Amino acid sequence: MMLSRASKYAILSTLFLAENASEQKKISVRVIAESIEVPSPFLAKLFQQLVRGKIISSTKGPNGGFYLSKLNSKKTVLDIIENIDGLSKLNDCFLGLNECDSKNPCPVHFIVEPFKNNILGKFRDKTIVEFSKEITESGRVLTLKDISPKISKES
Amino acid sequence: MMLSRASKYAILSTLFLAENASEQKKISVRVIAESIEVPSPFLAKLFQQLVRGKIISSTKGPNGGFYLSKLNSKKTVLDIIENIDGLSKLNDCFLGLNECDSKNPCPVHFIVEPFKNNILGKFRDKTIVEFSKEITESGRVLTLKDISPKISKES
DNA sequence: ATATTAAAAGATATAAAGGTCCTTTAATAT
DNA sequence: ATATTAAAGGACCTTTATATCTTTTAATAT
Repeated sequence: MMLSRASKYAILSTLFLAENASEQKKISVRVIAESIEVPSPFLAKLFQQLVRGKIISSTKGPNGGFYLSKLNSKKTVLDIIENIDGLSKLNDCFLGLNECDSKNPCPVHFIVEPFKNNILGKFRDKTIVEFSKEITESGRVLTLKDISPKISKES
Repeated sequence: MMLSRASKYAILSTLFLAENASEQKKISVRVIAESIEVPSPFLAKLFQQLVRGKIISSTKGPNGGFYLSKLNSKKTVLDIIENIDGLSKLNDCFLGLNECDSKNPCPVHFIVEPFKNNILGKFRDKTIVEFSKEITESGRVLTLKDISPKISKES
């Protein structure tokens, strides 16, 4: 019931592509990595895998880089997660029980289940482009950068 | 927004204590580890830490073992999580953004937030013993054992 | 053709989580 | 008192996730 850092990077970076790149204006890993503040060789690996999974597209050489083809832009966030993490992580019981369903629920099953369906629905039904449009319209900038410096917690 | 395996083990084991142990009938790591199928030296470490955190109690020697004192049984699941993982994990943005709140929400903020409050509420407001009672009454057995053999998925 | 650019590929490094083992300490039953 | 039992403590090992580095391949601009 949780995404790896790799998946999170992949999602944010792909949404960034949707917003900022096109077949005419491909974007390099370096630029993306700097924009959303993600380690660039790591992102390169992730993008490699997303290309193999046909979630995003790339060309090499001068003016090369990554972008979304028309086909790519129909893909969903769930496709990204599936490609990077696989789906099992999302479906595992919140408390780690092997057997956990409505017949045999863990103590928080009926809290977790509706949420899971809700968020999976969103990840499955909205295309990357739709998702991205929503974000642009809200004026939100997606980045892992600290915008306002944060007080660190934790002992 | 997700528990470590360590926390899950700790929660299940503590609930097991609540159900099965008492000051008169302490239970050893070995027995618990076998009952809920958790690696026993690992569990020993976790219990050590929970004792230091005053979430559970222990005595050494013959007939020694772990149990919940009257004070312990007032603790909550959230206390366990806090003791093992710290609280930050629970509060982090689902997509990993540093800045994510109702003023500046990530794309899934308004799905995640109510869920988070809901489950945190449950973890914070119910004592371990209340939690455990609920489970006993439902007839549920908490274990990580495979009850019915499962078909494994994933590529 | 050639130089240049940027991704692909693969090998390697680092850190964190998960897990084990061995020795010491403290109870208690005898 | 002593032997025995079970936790405490600390060192260590393994695996997985995260991250980096280097070399190769494929575009394209000149």
